[in-house]
Amino acid sequence: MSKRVILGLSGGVDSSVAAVLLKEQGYEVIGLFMKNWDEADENGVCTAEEDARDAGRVADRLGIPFYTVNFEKEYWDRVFQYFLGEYKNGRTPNPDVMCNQEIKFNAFLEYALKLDSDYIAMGHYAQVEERNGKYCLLRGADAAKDQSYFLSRIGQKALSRAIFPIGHLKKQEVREIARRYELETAGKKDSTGVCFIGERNFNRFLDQFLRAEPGEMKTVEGVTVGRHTGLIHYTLGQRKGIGLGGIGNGRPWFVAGKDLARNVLYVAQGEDHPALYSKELTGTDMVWISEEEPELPLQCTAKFRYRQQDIPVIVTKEAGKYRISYPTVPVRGVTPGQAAVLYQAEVCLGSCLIEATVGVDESYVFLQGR
RNA sequence: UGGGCAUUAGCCAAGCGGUAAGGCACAGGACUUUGACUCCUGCAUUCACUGGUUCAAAUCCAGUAUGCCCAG
Repeated sequence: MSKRVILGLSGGVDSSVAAVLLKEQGYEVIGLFMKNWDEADENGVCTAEEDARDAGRVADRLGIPFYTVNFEKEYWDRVFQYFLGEYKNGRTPNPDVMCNQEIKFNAFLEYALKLDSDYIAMGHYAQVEERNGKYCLLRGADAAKDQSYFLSRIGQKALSRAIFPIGHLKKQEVREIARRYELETAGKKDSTGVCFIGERNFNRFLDQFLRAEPGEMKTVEGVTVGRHTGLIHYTLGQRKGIGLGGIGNGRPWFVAGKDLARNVLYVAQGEDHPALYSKELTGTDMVWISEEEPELPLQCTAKFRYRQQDIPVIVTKEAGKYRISYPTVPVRGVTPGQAAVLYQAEVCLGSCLIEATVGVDESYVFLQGR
């Protein structure tokens, strides 16, 4: 009796090829399309419908059963509310990290288990490996597409059931397989934007849910240089949308901080401005994928944003809060709300959520008054 | 109402008689399952205005307008 796998079929190439590979490996594969957001984009296009159709076609071609499941309520309650709450607090959340933690590797997993599934599978570029009785999450083999960052907050229960069929492949190889099997998704462009919500004009999207309060824009030196359209529209390290040109030394401006209480946006000029760099951060809500805290202090590497290059860090813990320091490699634009994901070589150890940072130049501490 | 200086794209700015640098901003695209960053491309048939000199003017001359400075 072959093992049953419920695969998240999104209608993209990656999960399509995952289906192919699972079948080749002899699993009983069931395709499940998740519908978690019910709304057309600003052009009136509902990408979800098209994706569902593509997913269904792939399932047909491969001769696997195909169903749709609706997690709109779960997504709204557990991901979207968090997402809005973070913005309200002046932070920049990462909804897709939460989506994996709460939906794909929780709600979806529970659903699959109820259907007597042995495993769940996803088309992520990441790998699972059992080592000494623990399930480890490894980076995807294609460094350019590695998605372990987004999976850094799932635990042993989910990992013990998870299969990432394409995790050992390069994107190019995935596309080749899709072409060989003549899947309609073979040439489909990679999807971007918030998972399930899609590509949007971000500020307009946020404005539908949150009130943007315009206010003063000041340099970190304290000079008022303009107005901002609402603190929720900016993230630390951001360059586009500040609108300052021709003043100062002529170099570009970047968002350096937010003062929520005074509704002030702080900006700094020049990509090397010290106010933009931090050397340490504190984090909360740590999730260790092994579900066992390693011995601290821990030397490892970390990413503070998706696709950021790994940097060497030291992790310590004081009074329940984690401190991640990187004195040798100052990082620009480390932003509260984002996940600080820890790695030891290819193994993803887990992540915490960035709470605050310590700047390279301590005289800019006021930037923490967000 | 004497003198001096300035006026180049949204902003800053090069140019000093040979047919409009550059930067910032902005727009579009690439990259990207957050949001950024980054990268690529585009962006003054025209130099405050009107005349004149010249084969040729943003560049020289005259006048006008506006702004700044020094004297009154």
